[in-house]
Amino acid sequence: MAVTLKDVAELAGVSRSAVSRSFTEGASVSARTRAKVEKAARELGYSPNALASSLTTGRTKLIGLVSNNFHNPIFLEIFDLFTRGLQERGLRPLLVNLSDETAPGNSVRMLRQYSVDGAIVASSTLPTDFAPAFHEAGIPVVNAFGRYASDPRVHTVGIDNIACGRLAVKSFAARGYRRIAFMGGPEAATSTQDRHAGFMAELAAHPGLEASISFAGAYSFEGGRREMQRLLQAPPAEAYFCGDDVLSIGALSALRDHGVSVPEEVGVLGLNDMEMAGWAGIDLTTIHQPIRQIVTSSIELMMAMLGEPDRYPEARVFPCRIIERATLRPLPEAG
Amino acid sequence: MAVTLKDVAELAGVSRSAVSRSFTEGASVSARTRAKVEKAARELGYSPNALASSLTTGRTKLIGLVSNNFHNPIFLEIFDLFTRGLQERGLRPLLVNLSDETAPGNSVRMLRQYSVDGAIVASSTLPTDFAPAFHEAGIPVVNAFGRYASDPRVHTVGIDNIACGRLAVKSFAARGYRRIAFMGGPEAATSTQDRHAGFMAELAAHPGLEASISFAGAYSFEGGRREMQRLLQAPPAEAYFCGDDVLSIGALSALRDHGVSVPEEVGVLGLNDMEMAGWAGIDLTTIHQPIRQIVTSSIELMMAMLGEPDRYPEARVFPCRIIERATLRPLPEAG
DNA sequence: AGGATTTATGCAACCGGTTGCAAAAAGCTG
DNA sequence: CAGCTTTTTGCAACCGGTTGCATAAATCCT
Repeated sequence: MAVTLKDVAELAGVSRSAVSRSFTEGASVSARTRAKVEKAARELGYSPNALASSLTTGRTKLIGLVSNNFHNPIFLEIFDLFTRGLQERGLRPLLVNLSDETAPGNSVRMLRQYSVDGAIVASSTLPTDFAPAFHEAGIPVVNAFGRYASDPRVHTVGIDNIACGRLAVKSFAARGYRRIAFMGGPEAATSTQDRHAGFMAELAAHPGLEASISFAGAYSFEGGRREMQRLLQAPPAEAYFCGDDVLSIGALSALRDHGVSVPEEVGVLGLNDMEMAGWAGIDLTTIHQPIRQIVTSSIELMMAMLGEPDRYPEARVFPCRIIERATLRPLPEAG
Repeated sequence: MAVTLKDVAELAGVSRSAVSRSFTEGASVSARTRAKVEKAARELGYSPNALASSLTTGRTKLIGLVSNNFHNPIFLEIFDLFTRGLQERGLRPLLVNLSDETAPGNSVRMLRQYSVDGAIVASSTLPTDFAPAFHEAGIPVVNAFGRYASDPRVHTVGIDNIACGRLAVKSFAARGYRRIAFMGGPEAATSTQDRHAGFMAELAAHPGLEASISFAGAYSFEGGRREMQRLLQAPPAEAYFCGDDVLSIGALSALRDHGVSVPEEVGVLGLNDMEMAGWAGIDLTTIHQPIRQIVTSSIELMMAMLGEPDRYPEARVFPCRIIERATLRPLPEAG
């Protein structure tokens, strides 16, 4: 059925090696034979089998793209950026959904069986057995959107969640909020833990502030809404730093239902700056996570590791800034 | 670096064939040798190279998952379902982002080079050269969320967009709306064309109705919002059937800004029933597209084609129903 | 126990490519 | 044109598996 190297070689009247060489960049072939080969290949509609060649070259150009986050719309933007970025560089994303995988080890085994050149794990928390398993298999890993120094064996690209927590407190203070609150995602998420830690650390530097802490059950609209509804049974804080934009949007919905005016009575600060945060009617003030840069950097890092597998692990962390919109009081005029 | 069949064979003291057979279901191996092999494999941490075996078996278990829709959040739900469904059946999704691919033919060539067993194109419109290219390459294709009979060579699983157009008109009529409107997505999208056709066809059966037609620039929040803003420069219709939920949400946002009450003054009907449509504060009345069933069915169809490549093409179409929420007047009480 | 059958095993060829090596062809120099 | 260097080319082995076939071992039967 499929047309192979041999067919092309026969039609072109050359050896199989000649055909192979005609298709490899920088190989030693005369212009004449290459022309003959190309003509024959075109006639037969030949294109080389990447898998077969991977057998000898040891490169598949397959990259495992692993994630457990198929519910937060920002991940669609992330997948978009990843797939395009990888494609542009001639790499192919093999998508792995970790959501309900009982043992993450299975995913690693699968990626090994398919001889991926590397794996990008797009998740704030790296499953515990990943790092050793990939390391043992000799597969380079980049943990995109991961936690700095979560494991000394993996490269990490992401934001500084601790700094984000601090930034939230600073912004609240600068805008004159006194009774502030942290409303995290699930307590088990390391991103939430770090933001919490940063929040508390900065709080210590602002004696005038008073803070309360809570955690939503999930990084989701419903999670944020429920949690805020619960909080509204008592007098609420003046400003909430929510774990994530969708969480914030859920919280906003509960506030509106409750007749609380935003940002006059209660302020809300999100994190991510997903597309939806900027929609008219939502206008969420939020901490921008530079996903485009994180993705690009993750891919570049992966490319570097392909050339240099034993590269010393590094963490790349990107600063975040606040995007001013309508859910936080404006800063008082300077001067 | 990697441990191979040969290493296991040597350690177990058997031939390479024996090892290979131990790893293939239903092959002829004695319990004793299999035990020896398994022990050796475990000791060495061996797992067979799927790519090498594909060379002889002709099966890679790789499925191209092709889409150009990385902006509509419903596609994240769709990718979630696809990746899980494929994984459960031992298939691996090779993700292809068609968004900015200049020539879709490149994607086909790439999928051929990686010897995918099949391709699932998740898109309402199948790029024109896909069908012939895949067909020539002998790669089975399922066009999920596609148009019925778009090409006699490909299998299609989706909804009946014409019926959806009709359903919209019927619902409007039943709720007593008279001046109704169709607000499609981009005019080039076949899904929009079909819904439009259905809308017009049903309209003919309701002489009392008056309709206006327009098209948004994109299937997006901004697209819907802009288009509705434009429409609001003149007195609007009483009810709009929007091409899609995000479009509807954009339209709703424009209506609210304009002080128009929904559903009292103007009704809005979406299509898809994405998760967000049910969020408190949005409560979009919409036509539910059974994405779970479409995905499952697409995968089942793909599995069937893997066993029977020359299977006669079929189209599977799923009925849609309206999900009653808060953006359309309720139905008048029956009798 | 001996022969007929069934089951297990290894050999060797093959899947579709790549690549080191040696021989052949081409290019250069004087 | 001989002699030397450089470029092309084909052979054959290899990548990591699978599989048809022939033989060896085990099992069955009377």
